[in-house]
Amino acid sequence: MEFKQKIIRLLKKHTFLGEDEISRAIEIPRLPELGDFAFPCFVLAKKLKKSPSIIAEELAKRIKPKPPISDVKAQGPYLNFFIDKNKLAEQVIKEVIRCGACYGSLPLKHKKVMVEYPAPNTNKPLHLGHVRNMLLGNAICNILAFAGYEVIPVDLVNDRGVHICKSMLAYKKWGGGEEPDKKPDHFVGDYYVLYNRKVEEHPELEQEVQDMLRKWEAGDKEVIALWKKMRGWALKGFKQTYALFGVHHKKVYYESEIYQHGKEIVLEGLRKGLFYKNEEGAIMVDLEKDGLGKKVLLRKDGTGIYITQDLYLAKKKFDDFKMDKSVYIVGNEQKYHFQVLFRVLEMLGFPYAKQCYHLAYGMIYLPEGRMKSREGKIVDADDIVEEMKRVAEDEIKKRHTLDYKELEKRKEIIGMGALKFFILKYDPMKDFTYNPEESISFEGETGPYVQYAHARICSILRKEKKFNPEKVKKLEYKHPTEFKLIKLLADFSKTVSDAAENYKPSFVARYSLELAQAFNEFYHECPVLKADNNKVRDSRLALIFCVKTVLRNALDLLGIEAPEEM
RNA sequence: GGACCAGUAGCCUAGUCUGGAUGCGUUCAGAGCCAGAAAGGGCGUCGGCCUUCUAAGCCGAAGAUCGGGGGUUCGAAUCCCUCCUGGUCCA
Repeated sequence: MEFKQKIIRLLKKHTFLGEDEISRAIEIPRLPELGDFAFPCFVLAKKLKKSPSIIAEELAKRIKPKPPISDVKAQGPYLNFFIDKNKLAEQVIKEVIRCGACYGSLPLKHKKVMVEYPAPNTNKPLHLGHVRNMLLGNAICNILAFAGYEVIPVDLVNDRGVHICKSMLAYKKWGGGEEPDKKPDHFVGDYYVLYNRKVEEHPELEQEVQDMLRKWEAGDKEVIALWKKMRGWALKGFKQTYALFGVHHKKVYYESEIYQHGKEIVLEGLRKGLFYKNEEGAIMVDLEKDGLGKKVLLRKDGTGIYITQDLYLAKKKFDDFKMDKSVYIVGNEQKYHFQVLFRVLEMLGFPYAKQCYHLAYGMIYLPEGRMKSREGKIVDADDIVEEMKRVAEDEIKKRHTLDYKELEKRKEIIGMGALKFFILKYDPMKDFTYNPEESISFEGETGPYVQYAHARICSILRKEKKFNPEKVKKLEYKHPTEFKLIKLLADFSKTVSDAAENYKPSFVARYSLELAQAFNEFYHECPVLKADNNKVRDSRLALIFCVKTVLRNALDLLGIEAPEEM
């Protein structure tokens, strides 16, 4: 980055453009032979009314290269800068070695960000959609922390409402007081599916559910006891699944504790004249001019709806943690809801309204269509982990004979790596179809591909015990694949910052692929241990040591382990 | 009825916010004129590479009207308009 700054300063002297404008225009040429940085002269062409190639020529004549810039050339409409590659290499390599696990991290921002995820319902186990949510949440927390933010992960448990009563009713009717004979959240989920099957033939069950909900809200002892029992089972199951995925929260909010709140906020808004009562007496907000229509905020009977409690929760969160930003990781089908929520918070004059962000992610479909919890047509979060591990085990057995302990360890690392990477490599916004047969792959753009590059480097470094990264002195690189790697290493913090700003872990996943790809090219073309001479050998050892460090840092951000052997 | 998101090879995906990659003729050079330049990966397919640091790898080949049409521009996958298809949400 220092190099770019130098080029910007040079250009500033010779053009009438500001630093920002220059910085935005500067590109990295498609082909490395063209130069290391390029300034396209089209911007100037319009203003000077001259052909960009002529401007480039003129600038090339006027700008005298100074170290570390070794040459400035006009090539077509581009002014291309060449930098002393070995100087760049040395700077980058030393920086990576010095920073280690922190390489790529950004300075502290002294700002707090809350991230809410994955917000499960206590009537059914977590499924593939939650898996995407958890993985995105984990990765975003890691990336934000690496980008210098203080991160507060929280959860919102949806533990009340009609849907919860459905599994409760089914258990009451047909459960026979049994204790779970399987993972407890799965046990609860089975009754949810059972209810939905039974209600097809017995529509009167719907009325019973409503009655049960009313009793629950009235504090009926029997219903509350049942609720506590089943909620406890669900939460116990979630805890296990969270552990499997490495999800930790600083605080958990429960809907059962907040669902009656928010009324005061709405009434306050009504007093201020922000909202109005419709003919039936419900409190409404008119968001027509925002293109969001009219929304009910409080029912005519004075009871709240989702948005009512969400207004309260938003406020409570800020009161609890005084954070600067609040990110909600929720599927994109709720986009409208959050637009309304944030707009209403803004109308109410809450200063943090503008700092709320809904990270909407796309749905995952099955080959046969949408997942349906009600019918039990889902891919269960725990099952998919087992499936991935099983396939990983097969792949490992194809290549190695390992003892039990080592096999268990590797199938966990590789299977989870494949699953996490598979989901995180997609842009969060995109919907995609999960096809069990086709999706579980260990070749090509996958987690194991990146892990494999890491393991290969470890394998080389294991064979060279004398190498000490602290003692790296003179470095020398000649091969294009070496410079390609160095450039990528230099770009890592830019990737981190882009990923943090846009909430896109996929940027980090893509980056790790590029780095692994570049390493594999290098690996096939440049011998390390059998390099021509000691200087080249040491330089390459230092280089792959750095690649290893950065691969690992990138995988860490995605919550994927970097194995030393595969 | 309204809103949002997506559409890139047989399949999947990056790039889209912030539009650009080395042309031809003439000329000593410049001006002028004519033009508008190469869309990355992966899977799958075909062909090569393990007496050489782990072949979960590498190299090569074939494969793309960037959903259709129009517009803006010297230049559009990218910006604007419109239509089509799929998805989601609101009423």
